[in-house]
Amino acid sequence: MTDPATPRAVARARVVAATLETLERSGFAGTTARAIAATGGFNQALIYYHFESLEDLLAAALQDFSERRIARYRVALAGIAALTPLVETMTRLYEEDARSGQLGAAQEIVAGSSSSERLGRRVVELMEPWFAFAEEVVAGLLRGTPFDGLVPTKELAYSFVALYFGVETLARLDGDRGKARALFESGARLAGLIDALLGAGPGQAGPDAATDARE
Amino acid sequence: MTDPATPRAVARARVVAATLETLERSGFAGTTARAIAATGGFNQALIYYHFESLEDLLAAALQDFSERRIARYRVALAGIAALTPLVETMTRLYEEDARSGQLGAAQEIVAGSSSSERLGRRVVELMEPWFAFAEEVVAGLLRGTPFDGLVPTKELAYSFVALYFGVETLARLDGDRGKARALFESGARLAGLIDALLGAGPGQAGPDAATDARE
Amino acid sequence: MTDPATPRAVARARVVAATLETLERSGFAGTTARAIAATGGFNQALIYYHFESLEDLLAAALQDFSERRIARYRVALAGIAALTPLVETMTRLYEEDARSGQLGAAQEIVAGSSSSERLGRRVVELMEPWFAFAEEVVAGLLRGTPFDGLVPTKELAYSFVALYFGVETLARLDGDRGKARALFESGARLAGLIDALLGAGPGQAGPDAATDARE
Amino acid sequence: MTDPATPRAVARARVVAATLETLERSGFAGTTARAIAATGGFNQALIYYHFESLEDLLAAALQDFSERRIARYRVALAGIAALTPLVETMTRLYEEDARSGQLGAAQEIVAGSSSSERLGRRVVELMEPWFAFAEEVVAGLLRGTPFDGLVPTKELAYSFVALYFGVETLARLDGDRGKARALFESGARLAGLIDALLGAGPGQAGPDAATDARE
DNA sequence: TATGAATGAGCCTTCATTCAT
DNA sequence: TATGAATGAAGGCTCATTCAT
Repeated sequence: MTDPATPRAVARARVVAATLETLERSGFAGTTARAIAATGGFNQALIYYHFESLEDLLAAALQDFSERRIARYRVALAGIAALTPLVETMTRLYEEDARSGQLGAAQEIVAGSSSSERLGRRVVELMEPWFAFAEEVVAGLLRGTPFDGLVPTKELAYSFVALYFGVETLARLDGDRGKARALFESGARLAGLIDALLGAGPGQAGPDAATDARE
Repeated sequence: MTDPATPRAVARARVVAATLETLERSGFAGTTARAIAATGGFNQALIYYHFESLEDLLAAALQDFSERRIARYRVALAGIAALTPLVETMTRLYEEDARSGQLGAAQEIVAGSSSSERLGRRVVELMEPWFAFAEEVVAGLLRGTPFDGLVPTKELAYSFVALYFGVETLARLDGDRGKARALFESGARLAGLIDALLGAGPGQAGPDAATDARE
Repeated sequence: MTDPATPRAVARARVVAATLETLERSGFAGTTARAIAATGGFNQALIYYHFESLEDLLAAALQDFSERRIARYRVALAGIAALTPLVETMTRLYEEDARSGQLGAAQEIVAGSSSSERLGRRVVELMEPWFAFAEEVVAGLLRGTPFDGLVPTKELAYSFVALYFGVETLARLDGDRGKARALFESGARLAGLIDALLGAGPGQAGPDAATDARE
Repeated sequence: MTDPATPRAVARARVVAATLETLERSGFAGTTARAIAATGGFNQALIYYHFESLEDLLAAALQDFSERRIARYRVALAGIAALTPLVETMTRLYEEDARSGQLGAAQEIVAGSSSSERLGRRVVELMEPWFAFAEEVVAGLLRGTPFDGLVPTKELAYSFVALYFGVETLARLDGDRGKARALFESGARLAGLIDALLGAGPGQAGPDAATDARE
């Protein structure tokens, strides 16, 4: 959020990147100061030059991921008004996240954060924006349909986030995204069905022309 | 699995129980040999007398939980043919699990299992029966409805398990089951709606007279 | 204080001995867990098996030294009623302490204890008995002399302890006990003078037949 | 020693002052490069710009204190020929030193100097002038009294320095100068007694009009 | 069946110090 | 003159595990 060009910010970013990579490769428990330093090719002590503690760094890494991705999600899903393009776009976003390995990293932090009360609280805070965002999306989708008012927006949003997290956890566990992908495909079919049922010509198919630069 | 009355089995069970309790209270990272021994009031070395390693014990604990609970779920959900009673019963089962703290323990193992490939694989195996069971339930529910064949049973089942896991993780994280409960309530309302839509008089309300003893 | 024959006590004593030796050889700052373990030929972790923390061990070591030596001092000085034998005996005791190196160890702990508030407080407590003992000795010496009541017992006792400590510190610093010994010799001369002045035939020369076993 | 007005000297002095302050506040072990820099509001690296090493800086700090104070002591005690005014003046000097916190700082260096042979040697050198000065004072006091020649000047001087150091250590340890002050008071009473005994009208009360600026 | 004692490996963190600017 | 960035070494402590009893 501060000027990302300052040498300090660059160095911090290097540490954060090494952290995310290590999380993805070695899991929460394997993300030790030594491991991060080895991944990033710098000295352990550098971590403590830029961050107060490992916990602090993990929180910063999650925040970094979260802010970057939520911005991307927001742009990609902007203006989508029907299920079909929503699922399509979500599929693409998921693939991006999965391939980059950073969703896995984030999942590890969330799953491991129960190891420390402080980190746990921080993670809860960092997930808040995702719930809010999911709620916006769900609300936008329901607006104008017969379901509006019938379906509990908040809970639906909560479910989607929980599901997204759960799916990623299971996918990482058996080291195979096949089931997750099958889920998205089924979602797409179901979306088609429902969109057809609603007779709703899908709102403009959604932009997403602008792909996020590097990453 | 072996005769549970043998002194050896009793002792093992004591260790497993201490493990689950420690997991719930202190999380995966806090479940060290020392901590388990302290919880159970026995010596650390006892763990290694009964189990090959900590990992082994954790797997055994998950298996213990899993077998006990899946049996209970199977009985409780037997013969349920409509959404409404299904959600009702699931709500009750979830409350049981949540209150006993053992769902939390199981969640910790699953979430933490990425720390070791071996444990991870074991956990994947132990989750298999849950996927299968969820599939049975979903299939039973769809049978005879217009959706039969339309809805992808396997993926739906997978989703439910993932969701269940995700919800528990988030609930543990912010130390509050409020949102999880709201979810079940919304589920109940939605179930009513769908059941009504299907004109299906709810299949027999489901038994569940036989409650499992203690726990 | 507990039965010193129990294996636990024996092991603890081994750690304490290694600590005193390390203190004497390497000073407070050099008395790290690793260094103690190296001195004693055991594993670092053993320290933490027997003591809560390094600080704890240091306090225990000082206590060990203190209790042992104060008992010895008490026996050796019992019944001494004149300055000359007092100084003589103190000279012998000092030599014992100095040669064993344990006075140096104790001095290091006291001098270093300001590094931690907790340890500092503990050290203050452990020095209390020495002040009390010194007071007894001084009071015993003054009893019946014209100085009784004139000389402030407490302050004199405090001075002697402070002086003893100060002398040891300086002696260790320049790695030479010459000046300390000269001091004791001068003290002996002075004592002779004063005893003569007081016309007091020296109280029985003081026992000290009973030497404490090993050490 | 060099012209104290040169910018370089000013900067050095700043570092030295921060060091003394840190020593007093945080003790020897707490006087790290980081801590000194924080106290002084400058960068850690600055220390190494002005001094070869931390040890060097500590030695310089002790030397700074020592030179400043010994000059002050010399002036204040000049011409004092009786015990009473000596003790009075010493009391005042002690209070100055204690209040400024710098005696505490010096004590910390001396006590901690055993951590390094090099520093230890340097400290021994820096204490030499104090022994010499104490000897002068003692000699001056004995001159012309019946004790002259009887009392071992050197050892008495050594004792006083050791006592001064020991008292300060103990005072810092229990965070209370009460006992130290009581000691000075008792010293004053004793001095009165002895001076009376010697029938010596106290040599001119001693000057000490010129107080050293702030400090 | 169970335990007290012990250990090798590793963790997080801090320290004194350097170096390019 | 001064500093921000970085590092090798080391420190206290904990962990999973073993072994003799």
